[in-house]
Amino acid sequence: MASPEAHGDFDVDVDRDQGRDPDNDNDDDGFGGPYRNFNRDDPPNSRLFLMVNKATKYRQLWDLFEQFGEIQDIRVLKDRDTQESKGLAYVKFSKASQACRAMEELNGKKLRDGKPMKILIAQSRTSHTNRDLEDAELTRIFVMIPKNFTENDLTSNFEEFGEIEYCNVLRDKSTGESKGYGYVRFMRPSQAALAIENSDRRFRAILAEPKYRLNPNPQGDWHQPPESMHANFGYDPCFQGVPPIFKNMGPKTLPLPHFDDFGCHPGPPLSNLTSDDSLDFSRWLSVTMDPCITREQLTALFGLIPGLDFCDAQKDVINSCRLGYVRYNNPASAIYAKEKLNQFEYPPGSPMMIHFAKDVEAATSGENPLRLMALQLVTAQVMAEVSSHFTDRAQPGRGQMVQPQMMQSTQQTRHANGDFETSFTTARLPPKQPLAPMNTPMKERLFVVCSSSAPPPPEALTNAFCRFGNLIEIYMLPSKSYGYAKYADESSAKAAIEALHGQEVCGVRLKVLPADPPKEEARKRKHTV
DNA sequence: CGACGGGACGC
DNA sequence: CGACGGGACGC
Repeated sequence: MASPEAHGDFDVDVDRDQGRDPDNDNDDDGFGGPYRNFNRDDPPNSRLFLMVNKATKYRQLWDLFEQFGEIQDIRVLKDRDTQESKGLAYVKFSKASQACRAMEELNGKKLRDGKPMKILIAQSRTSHTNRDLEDAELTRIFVMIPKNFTENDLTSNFEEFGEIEYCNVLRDKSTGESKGYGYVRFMRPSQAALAIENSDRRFRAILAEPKYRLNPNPQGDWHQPPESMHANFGYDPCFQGVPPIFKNMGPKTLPLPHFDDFGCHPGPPLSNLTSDDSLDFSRWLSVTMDPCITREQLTALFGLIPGLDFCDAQKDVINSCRLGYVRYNNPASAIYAKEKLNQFEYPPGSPMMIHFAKDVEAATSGENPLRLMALQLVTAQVMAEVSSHFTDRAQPGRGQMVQPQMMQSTQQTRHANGDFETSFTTARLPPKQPLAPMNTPMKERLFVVCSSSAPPPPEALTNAFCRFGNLIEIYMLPSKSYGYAKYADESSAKAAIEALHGQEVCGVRLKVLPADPPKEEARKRKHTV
């Protein structure tokens, strides 16, 4: 954006209006003229306030601060009449983590031979307070978490952003049940900022307000969030080690043989099927699946079928999916696993694709005797166990759980060759595309209405709406049958309407229309002071 | 040590 | 028909 050159030889009081064509307002701040000030601290805490010596020049600050990130603006304040520097400056970064790190590294450092400079997070114009932020207010984040998340889960999810001082899970005092919230205290503000910027967006990480500033609501009680808020975590397979659906299913861990170990793993011999060494390779399956599925989950799932003796999951960097390898101690179990679990949607909308590791599918399909033996061998009781895990959970207190929909909602089409193709939607969709970063400016918003009052699971909606690119977010309003999809690109949004309007996702018919402008924002802008 | 030209919707 | 999301800590 800005650069030292853009401001020529100015080394003082930089005004971005200078030299601008007033008819060509290409500012991306969405505010014209005097309203620009309100965007100065976006994102929050991305602007520094400096006390420097009066000799410090614009260019000097630029050269010093640019190593910490993308500088958007630097202003050195000067006396209106005398044009003398006031020894005060603002440095605006594009990210709070950059500003914080610059502050951490440079606060107290001397410029040339002058006094040490003092660096603070700039107070935003709209903050209505003149108090400076302390580090304690910049190092603790508040996050939403699944109900069964522990402090250790918090640690393992947030330690990548920096050194953690402690983690807290809020629990009910009498029952000990998690409230679905947690705190993470980092050692440094930049680490908390990195967590807010880069952690899984389902954590909804924000800076925690200091405890002493929190106020009770008018009833004098602490505000409790509605239960529906946790719905996403109930569904969410990507979130942690073992989601509810996989709990208590199959073995949790398996020995990891060497990768070149293609020999038989010693397992319980299957009496009525003698392993044929020439068919040994048919014990191996490859699984292409959603990257959120872990080895542990894959093990639990494929462990439902007896004879699992190897399971691993690796990142497929090229296709940005996850590749699983599964081996059974007999070909029958492998065939059965493929038969029963292929196209299983986990998360909903992401069918896993199972293939034999070698190209032997032709040999094991159709009336192949081995296949028939396998189907007899693996009993109906095992199958009943599989399906019970997918239907049991529809009941108490967890009525929103996804399993029943997952099994019923898929559309099956039989191809000429006899294969089934399973899809969670009637729409014809291009391949999955990555979501746009959360802070991407929204260009188009869609209004999404569901035919039934129970909308499809969020993963399925995201899966469908992401395929046109530039999807920022899609959400349904709690206990409503409508929601909004935000796109960072108009043509992506247009393509989503074309492909998805009138189609079904998980058995729910959708209307997809351009959304009216948000009512609240219009009001806000009107009354902004 | 120390805070950002001033201004502020529009029926 | 179907219009605008959710957040807090016993001291």
